[in-house]
Amino acid sequence: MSFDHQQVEKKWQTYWHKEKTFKANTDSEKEKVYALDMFPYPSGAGLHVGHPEGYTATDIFSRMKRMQGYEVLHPMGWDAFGLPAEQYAIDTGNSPEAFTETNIATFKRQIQELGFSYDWDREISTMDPNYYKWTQWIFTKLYEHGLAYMDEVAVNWCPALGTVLANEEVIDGKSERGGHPVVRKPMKQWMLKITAYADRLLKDLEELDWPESIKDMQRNWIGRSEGAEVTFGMDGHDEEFTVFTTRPDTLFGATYAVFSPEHPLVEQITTEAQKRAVEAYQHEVATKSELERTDLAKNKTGVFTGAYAINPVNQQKIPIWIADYVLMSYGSGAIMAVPAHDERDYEFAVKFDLPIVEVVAGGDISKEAYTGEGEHVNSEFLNGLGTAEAISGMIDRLERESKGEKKVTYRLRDWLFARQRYWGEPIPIIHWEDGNTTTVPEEELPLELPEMTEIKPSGTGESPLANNPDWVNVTDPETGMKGRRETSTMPQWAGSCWYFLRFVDPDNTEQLADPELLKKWLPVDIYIGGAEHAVLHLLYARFWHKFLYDIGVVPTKEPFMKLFNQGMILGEGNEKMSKSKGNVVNPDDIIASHGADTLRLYEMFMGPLDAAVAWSTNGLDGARRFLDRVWRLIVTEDGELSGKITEVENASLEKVYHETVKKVTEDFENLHFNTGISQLMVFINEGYKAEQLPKSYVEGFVKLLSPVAPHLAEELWERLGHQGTISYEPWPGYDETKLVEDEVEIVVQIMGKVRAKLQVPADITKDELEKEALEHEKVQSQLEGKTVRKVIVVPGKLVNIVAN
RNA sequence: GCGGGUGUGGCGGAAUUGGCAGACGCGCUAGAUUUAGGAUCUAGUGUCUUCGGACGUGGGGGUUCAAGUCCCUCCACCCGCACCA
Repeated sequence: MSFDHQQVEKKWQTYWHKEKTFKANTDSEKEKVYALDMFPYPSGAGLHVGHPEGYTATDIFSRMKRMQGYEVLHPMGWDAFGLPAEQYAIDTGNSPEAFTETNIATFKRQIQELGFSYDWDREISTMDPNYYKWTQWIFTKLYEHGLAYMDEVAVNWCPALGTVLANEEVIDGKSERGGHPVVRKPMKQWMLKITAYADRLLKDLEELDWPESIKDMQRNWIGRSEGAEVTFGMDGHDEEFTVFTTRPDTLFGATYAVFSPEHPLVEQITTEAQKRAVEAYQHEVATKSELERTDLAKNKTGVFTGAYAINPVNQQKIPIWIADYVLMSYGSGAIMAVPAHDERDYEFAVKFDLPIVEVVAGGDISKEAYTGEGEHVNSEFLNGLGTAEAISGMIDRLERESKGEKKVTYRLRDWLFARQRYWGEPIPIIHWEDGNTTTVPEEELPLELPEMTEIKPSGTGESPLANNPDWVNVTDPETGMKGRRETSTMPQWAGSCWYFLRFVDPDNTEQLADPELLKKWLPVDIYIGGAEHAVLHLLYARFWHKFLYDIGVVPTKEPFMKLFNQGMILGEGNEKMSKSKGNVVNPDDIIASHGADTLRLYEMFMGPLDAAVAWSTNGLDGARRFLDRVWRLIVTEDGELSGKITEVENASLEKVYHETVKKVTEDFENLHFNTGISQLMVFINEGYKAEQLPKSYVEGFVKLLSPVAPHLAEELWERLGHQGTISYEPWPGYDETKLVEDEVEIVVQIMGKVRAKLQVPADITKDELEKEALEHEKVQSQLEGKTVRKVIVVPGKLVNIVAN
């Protein structure tokens, strides 16, 4: 009787579902483990073979932890709001909600068919009003604490589509749909002040067990840089402006200043003669897309404003230019240009024939900018100093004269939180006719998304919600004042910023989650998902979490203690899977042909979890072959237990069994599933060679296999004479003393090359070992005519003889 | 350009503190079994070889009794950021 995966998998999935085998017990006295997957966006395409990779990893971890006696929280939910559903609604006139519901049903069926041990009683969906009530609640708290504000910022505006687009909808400066041009347009938008948390987001990375590469990406994204703010006066104006510089020591070399074209002072200071040129340049820059702006990176452009700034340290008049290489969004939107010691300024100065003054010796400024360290020259009181002393010397001077101060700037910008979209959480804000803005009172939350028969862009740049007067217009019942609801909705990131908190207490109607329960389950012990979320999702979620920590809602500073990014599964030709290439593998097909256990095993065996590995049908067959081999070793053709299985203890498999328990336990703990599985294979290979199989080893093996191939393991466990599930059977232990053998093999090297091997007692002394090695026949013949200079003995491993 | 990473058989990949390179799987070869098999079991499988051995972890150099592992240098590929003052 062979392993019938269709029947066995169905049987145990039904059992788990009926028995609620994986329900997490909140009142448990056991130590907790919280194993979390990045929940999916339920797209219309259904599950991809990439999804089960990370899910299997956390599932193996969760199943092992249950057997090791932990209380495990392992939930799953849906990141349900998203652009494709809205686009679908616009195209077909159907409801995005119904569309998403259907997709969720498909995802859920597919995920359940893979046999993951989720506690389905905790399933959540970000589009459920009972869920987004709390997303909105968090927003109102952010607003109350001054962390949500409105500001005029540049957005991707597509005139042809009459709507604002998210960055991911803009490809090469054109709209993803239709290929229409997209321009940057200033619009009033909701922003979240993530920059207020920049320092903490940076600093607290230290204590996280995350891949160093991800931490680095976050560090770069936050982009902290230390320097100084310097105040410049202006010739003929009372106005002052500030610049940020990391090199205040080079202030004597500042020969001009550059404003961003969007800088608010530009209009005021531009002289009559330069006015037309400046306005033309500003217009040109405004209509450029991000892509065009970066495309022109090689060729600097700019225009002189006609105005002059006063260098605060030597009272020199320097011209003020505008150029798009200075960004309004970083620092103060204005720079002091030191062409001798900054590559960008150098390039600009050469192009526009501006003076270049050396203030740090060591380079050749007639050829290129010198950004290295060196002795200061042409810098009055800084002359002769090195870079570090000159920086602090200049800052001291500026601070004494109130012309500047030490300053830290971040690359991180505030988070553009509004989308002019229908399919998202409504931002719970009312704009009143008297100009006031209030949040929707907490007792009126959730502010539900109205059902709309037709979802189409408003044409004004507002979301489709602006087309719904019943929803948009409100009147204060007490004062009769009229108001208008905010029509923007939240970005998809919002719901995923805190979903892991809701899993802890998914049905709570009074609060986001019970603080006692949060205290029990937080932080997340292991969080696995794709590296594409390395920065945004993880940074946003950390930001919200820290805010919630500050207002006393959550008990931990950080949400995710350990993070791991699974790699990508590529097509057989080593290319990304895509519909157009026709190399997409559908998990449904694999489950039907090979079974869920095979898919799980194969995906874990392909290679290290974080590597990008190509799909291989042969490899998949191999995974199935291994499970068949396991089955046949234990179950006979007639469906009986193999006669090789004996109650009697037997020393022949003892060592390999204990090795297997040790290696599998350690490897699974460290997410090294490929090597753990290879050890399971080694055990089975030995099992085939053995004449007798002690039943206790077989049972231990089935337990070790069960996190990877749970259906097969449950079935074998039952056939071994047990009742109920294997899921909470104690994880096997191993005995270190069984791992050491009485005799060990020693390698004898001559000049580092292996010439002979010896079998010796494990407790042999160094001297004896050396003696035996030198007496060995092969060694003797090799040493003929040579003098032994030195013998290195590594007990238990090798002897190396140096001779010439 | 900056930051991070990777490079090992025909292929995916293993290799504590430097200590037998190539575990395990795929593929391939042979034998057994079978009416037959693209099934199963067993064995073999880095390259070259005069069968002694020699060579071999992207290239070159170094440290060491000993290097895939440490150091220097070069090359290739991947990921992220990209005028961040």
